[in-house]
Amino acid sequence: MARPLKFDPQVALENAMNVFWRQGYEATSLDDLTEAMGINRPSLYNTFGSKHDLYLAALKRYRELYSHQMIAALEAQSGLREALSGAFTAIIRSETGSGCMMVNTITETLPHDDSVAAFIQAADAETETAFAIAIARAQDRGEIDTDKNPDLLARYLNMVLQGLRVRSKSGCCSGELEHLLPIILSVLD
Amino acid sequence: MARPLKFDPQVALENAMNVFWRQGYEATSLDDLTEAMGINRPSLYNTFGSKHDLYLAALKRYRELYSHQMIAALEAQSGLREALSGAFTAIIRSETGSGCMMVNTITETLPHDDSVAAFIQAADAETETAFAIAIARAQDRGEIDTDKNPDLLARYLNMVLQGLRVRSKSGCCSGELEHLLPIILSVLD
DNA sequence: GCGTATATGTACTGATTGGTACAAAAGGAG
DNA sequence: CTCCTTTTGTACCAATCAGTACATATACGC
Repeated sequence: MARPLKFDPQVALENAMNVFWRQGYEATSLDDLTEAMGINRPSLYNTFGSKHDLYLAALKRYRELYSHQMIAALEAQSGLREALSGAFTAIIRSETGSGCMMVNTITETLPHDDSVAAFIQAADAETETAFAIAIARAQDRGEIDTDKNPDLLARYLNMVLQGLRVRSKSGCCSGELEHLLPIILSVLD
Repeated sequence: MARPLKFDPQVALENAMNVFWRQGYEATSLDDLTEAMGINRPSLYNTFGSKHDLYLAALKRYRELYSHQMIAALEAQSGLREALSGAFTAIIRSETGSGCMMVNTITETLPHDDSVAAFIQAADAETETAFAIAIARAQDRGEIDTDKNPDLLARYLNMVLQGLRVRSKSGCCSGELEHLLPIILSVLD
């Protein structure tokens, strides 16, 4: 019963996500959002609640679309080094110029927004756990020395990932960053 | 001739810097700035030009105060590993919670502000050159294998530094990051 | 002490911000 | 066809934004 939505909320959300990704939270106005989403203001508030709620939803969608790709890549049954090298290369190439929305959020919004901070920290923990599990399994397969601490290496890889993301936004061309991969991964030897 | 300034521009600039550092560019209003600087609006515009000019000046002051510390630490005549370890530890501890203003700027302002982008890229190049020189000298002293490429290692260290800065803002306590230093620096072996 | 050049304080500008009231439109259920 | 629920479009709200006009206060050169 009642009138149905004229637009696809998923599509609208992803359009909003792209604007937030490019411009950040504060620099994005409701006019920017409604124009990109192709809907008007009351529809936005009806479906998404508020600018803040919409941002949080966009951030979650971003993680679904992009971060989970890398976690999936880590679940390959062999060749951790190759999996890491491939996943990192993909991230470097895809984020050159635009950067990473999660990193943008950490610097802009996390310090004064508890719900955003909680989401980011949960996501970081999830990524780090995925790294640690992949490393432990690589140790079982004999790819990596068993005297290395998987949790510590996982924290290292996650930190490096953030560093690559920042550098990919601040001018380093993707080739320059890809040349770093052998050095980055040499800590696994 | 004429009436002198009632305030110290250097002090006022550093107060503005701290607000921008904490809140970012867009989230900082002129009321925030004038209150923190202890001056009123026309004085701000008289001395600093505009909000944008003030931000750029604050960013340059930030680099003078903080980034140059690390470059100076690299000029020690011996013990590159110790110098790096000390400098990285100091950065981790001092930035836990607040983060790094340069990294904040990269994610928020750099993509749509040419003057900011130019400054950041020049600063990054300067830092990387300082790393490369320090590494080359350590090679001369026999501390590091001469078959390693100083420019590549310098780029790696700069990237790691950005990663540490992001992680220090997104929840990792300083102890957890300090434990990464042996791994990070093992690429020099 | 007087004139002059600059800084300060108050009070304002038009534009834009996030958010909403209200009436018209739309479509499914009976 | 009619009712009823929900969406849509327009037009608005108070609050805040960056920036400034103008009159007053202040100190130096003479």
